[in-house]
Amino acid sequence: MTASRTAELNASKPGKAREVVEDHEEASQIKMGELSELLGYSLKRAQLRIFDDFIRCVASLNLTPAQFSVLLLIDRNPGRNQTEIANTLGILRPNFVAMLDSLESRELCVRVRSANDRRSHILMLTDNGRTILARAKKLVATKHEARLNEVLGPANRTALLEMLATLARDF
Amino acid sequence: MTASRTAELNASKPGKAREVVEDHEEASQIKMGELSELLGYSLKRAQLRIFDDFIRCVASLNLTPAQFSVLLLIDRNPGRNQTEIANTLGILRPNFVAMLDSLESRELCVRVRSANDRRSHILMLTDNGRTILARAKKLVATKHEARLNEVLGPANRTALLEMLATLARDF
DNA sequence: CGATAATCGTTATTGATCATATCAAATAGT
DNA sequence: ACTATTTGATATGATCAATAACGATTATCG
Repeated sequence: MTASRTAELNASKPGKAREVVEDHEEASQIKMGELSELLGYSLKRAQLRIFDDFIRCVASLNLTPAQFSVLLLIDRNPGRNQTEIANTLGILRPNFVAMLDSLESRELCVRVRSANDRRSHILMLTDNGRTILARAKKLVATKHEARLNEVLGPANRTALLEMLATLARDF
Repeated sequence: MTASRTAELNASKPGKAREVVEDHEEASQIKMGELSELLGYSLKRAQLRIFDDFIRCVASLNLTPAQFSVLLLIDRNPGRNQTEIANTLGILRPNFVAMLDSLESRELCVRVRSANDRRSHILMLTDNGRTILARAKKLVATKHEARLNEVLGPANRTALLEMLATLARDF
């Protein structure tokens, strides 16, 4: 972005154009070598971009991807407790506590002591939580995933999803 | 894994089988809902798996994916300084310092004051660094990427790489 | 039954990763 | 010469991930 902003400034000085060596990628012309072939590298870079875009798309609701996934899972699985939700998301129980504290303080969900097992906390969305989740889903669908379909095309997006699922399953 | 161990134990009690509801995934039969359709979610899960496998494959050399990519880039781009290498990897300069300290203390690379610009440090691999990098590349190729070809198939692996590059580029 | 083990949510703590502000030294721009 | 900027570095904070341990509760089983 520093590069593109510099380019704009130079473009506004018609006097001596092209003295800046066709800029674009500034520090680059650095060879990536076999890094371009490393799947893990591309995977991480892509993931960071996607997450950034996700956050941008639901910025008005102040939801991180992790928070969104928690709300989704609670909504789809009423009656589950903390460990069950945390486990299926790969979140460790200790780290899940602060996360729920945050969501609960925003009145998006509540912990209810189970009658069967008074150790566990049943999780459920509040009305407000359901509203926010619905809005988030809409934003994700119309902005985030729509953008993905633009860039990849629907067929590729599906194929990509399938391959990633394969990786997460068979690895 | 807790689930499968439990299953074995139950199988060894022929008396009253099937009282444990066909176990398998214990906490599960939890519905993922539209989470399975969220590209970012699958992307992150896959990335974590791939990184774990990478670390496992080069465990004998004690190299993280990030360290490997740094060594690769230094090797492929002799004469570059810290900011140049850090920038192309998306690493912030302050965070790159400790990383290089570590690699330098292991005698894998060296910082050399540039003659042209005495502010900057030219980075280069040591002989030892080149040896380790060569070994790492071999391990990655024969173990890590080979495994990927097994799971995905060569065609899919290439297609996946291309899509990820597209995402990182056009997003 | 009662003793022991296991589970649930929680706290505390540590390490790794990531980001920002700031600095001295060196260089560039004017 | 005077000011900007750049480079590597330090300090610091935020976020995330991982482990150990605890009180309360429930399960196991002798």
